[in-house]
Amino acid sequence: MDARYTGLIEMDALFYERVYNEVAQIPAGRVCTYGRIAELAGYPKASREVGLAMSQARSEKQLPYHRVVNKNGTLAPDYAFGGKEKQKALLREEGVAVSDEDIIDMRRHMWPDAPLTQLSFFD
DNA sequence: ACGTTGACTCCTA
DNA sequence: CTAGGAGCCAACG
Repeated sequence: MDARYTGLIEMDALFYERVYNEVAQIPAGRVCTYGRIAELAGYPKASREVGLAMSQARSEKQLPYHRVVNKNGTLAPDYAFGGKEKQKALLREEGVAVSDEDIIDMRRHMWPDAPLTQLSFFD
C-alpha cells in the first residue's frame, strides 16, 4: 500500500489491471459504462479513473475501449478517438445501434445486463 | 503541498 | 433538451 494514496484504493496498478480486465470482457455488440467498470473493478466511485485508465491504455493493450461509454449512452469526447465518427463507426460495425445524435440505446446494449429489478413491469 | 483538471455521475432547476 | 453545482479521486504542474 502506497502511503501517498488516501487509502481508498488498494493499489493503482491493481485497480488499473482490473479495469483493463473488465473492459476486455465486454462482448462485441455490447457496451459498458465507466461507472459500471469501476464497480466491477471493486471501486464503485472511481468512474473518472476508469476514463483515465482508458486514456492511458492507448494502443499497446488492444482493448475494446470504444465499448466503454458514459451512462447516458453518449460517446467519448472528440479528442479521444479523433472524432466521434470513429467510435460511432466502430460500434456500428459491431452491431451497436448508435443514433445520428450519437446516442446509444443502453437498455439494449448495456453489458452486463441490468438487474431485473430495474426492468419495468410495463415494458 | 496545493490547486486544477479530467474518456464520470448525480441532482436541481 | 441545457446549465450549473457537488461529489468523486488520481494525476500533474
